[in-house]
Amino acid sequence: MKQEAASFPAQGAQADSQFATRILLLDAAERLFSQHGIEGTSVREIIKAAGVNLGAVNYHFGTKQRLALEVFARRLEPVNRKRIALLDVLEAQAGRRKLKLERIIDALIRPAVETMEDGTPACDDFMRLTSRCFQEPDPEVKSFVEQQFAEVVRRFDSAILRTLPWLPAGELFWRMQFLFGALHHGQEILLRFDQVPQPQLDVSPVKPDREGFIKRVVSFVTSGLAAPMPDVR
Amino acid sequence: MKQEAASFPAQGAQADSQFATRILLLDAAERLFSQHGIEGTSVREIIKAAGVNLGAVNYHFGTKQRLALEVFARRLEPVNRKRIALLDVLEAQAGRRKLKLERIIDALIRPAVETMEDGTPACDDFMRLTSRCFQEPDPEVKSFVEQQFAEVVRRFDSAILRTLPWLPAGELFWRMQFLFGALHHGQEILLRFDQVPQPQLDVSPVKPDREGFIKRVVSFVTSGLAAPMPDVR
DNA sequence: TCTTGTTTCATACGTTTGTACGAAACGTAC
DNA sequence: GTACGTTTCGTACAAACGTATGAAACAAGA
Repeated sequence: MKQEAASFPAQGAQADSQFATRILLLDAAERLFSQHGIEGTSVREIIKAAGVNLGAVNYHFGTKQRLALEVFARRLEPVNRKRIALLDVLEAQAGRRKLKLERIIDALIRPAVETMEDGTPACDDFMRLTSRCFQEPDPEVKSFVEQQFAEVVRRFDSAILRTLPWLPAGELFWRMQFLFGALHHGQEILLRFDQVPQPQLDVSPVKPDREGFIKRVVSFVTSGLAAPMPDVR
Repeated sequence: MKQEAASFPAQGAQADSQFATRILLLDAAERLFSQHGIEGTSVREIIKAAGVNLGAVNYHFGTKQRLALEVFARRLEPVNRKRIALLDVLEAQAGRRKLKLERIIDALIRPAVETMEDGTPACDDFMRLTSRCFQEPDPEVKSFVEQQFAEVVRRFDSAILRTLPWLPAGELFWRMQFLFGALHHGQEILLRFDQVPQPQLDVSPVKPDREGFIKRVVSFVTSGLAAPMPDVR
């Protein structure tokens, strides 16, 4: 029988490997989805990579789509929670003083780039997944992702607006979109750095470590966010 | 029998509708690919949308993958040609004078956003396609796209470096990546603007027209590119 | 030990997939 | 008008697809 609430642990499961195959499936699906997209990955490839039986997907997730949804949820939620937590800390530290824009952006960028501390080793897969999450064609996945980001954007928007009081809120919307685009594409390139054809220049670009990458993104988008208003219309 | 050189017109075809089904297929595939990705679109959906026979794909393109490749090539090449052409004009006008960074970026952004003047009406599909082109999981498509962009990046890199002589070339590489990320994600959001959940703010964001969008992107990424060097290492 | 609930496994089903192939239809040149 | 190269069409096929199902394996409680 299928279990009704997939997110609740079962009592009858063995103690040490609770939900082992569930997690094996999520890990394998994450890797494959991040490389070939959802449609480009078959259930059979996933179960083969996970080393479990074909029926396991149907049993644990019902359908492939729900598996995909849980794959995204598992990564997005912690990242976005951490973003808000970092902003909370920042605002608490600042008290009444004005926050530096750069610090706010760092709190937004860092959780997406840094390896999460839950001990899972496949950190590249997370990053690729989060950087791909906006582009997923599946409408259900897309709306889930956008919903996930809604709260983060709301919190950071108001924090940023306080540091840029001259910027209309409607303008910040677009600048935030540019921010996420820059971040996610940058992550994608960072991960595929060795395969991406480098431009023939006098100096070849360096592959920064995580901290260097964060600094570069933060620097770029901080300047972009604080850009003077263009004379639109 | 299949024709050997697919890019050459056949003599026996009727005069007015030369390659009619070829173009119908490219148009339909473009729209569907841009919405659901390559893997997410079946050959049968394409031929149904194009109103042609199933065999047509095999006859005109051989395989689905080659069709996809031609779909991308048809749009990317003109956009990138136009980028370089605009830069040529700009540099010719400037003569010995120094170019303004903003103008260079405009030449890079504008062709991707503006409707091409070849009379085709499906301008949204182009834009969505060009904004998705970097994310396509198919490795053959991916390498094609990256190769396509290589020359553009090379030309614009050196033009930009002349306006920002203090910026190391290796740093510009990353800023260019952020630029493309911001542009493409911004385009994606612009196209889906009405479906994207807007943040609850005092002021709701406006949907700019093409020119307004270009100005906003250019403003953002120009500031980002010219950002002061962060103290990395 | 027997029961119960959970998880795994093997297998099967009905679709849909990409591609292939031969016959028909077409326009053009001789 | 007949022959020819090009394009269309209908259909076929094997493979892969997502999903369903029922029996086996398992752990734990009574």
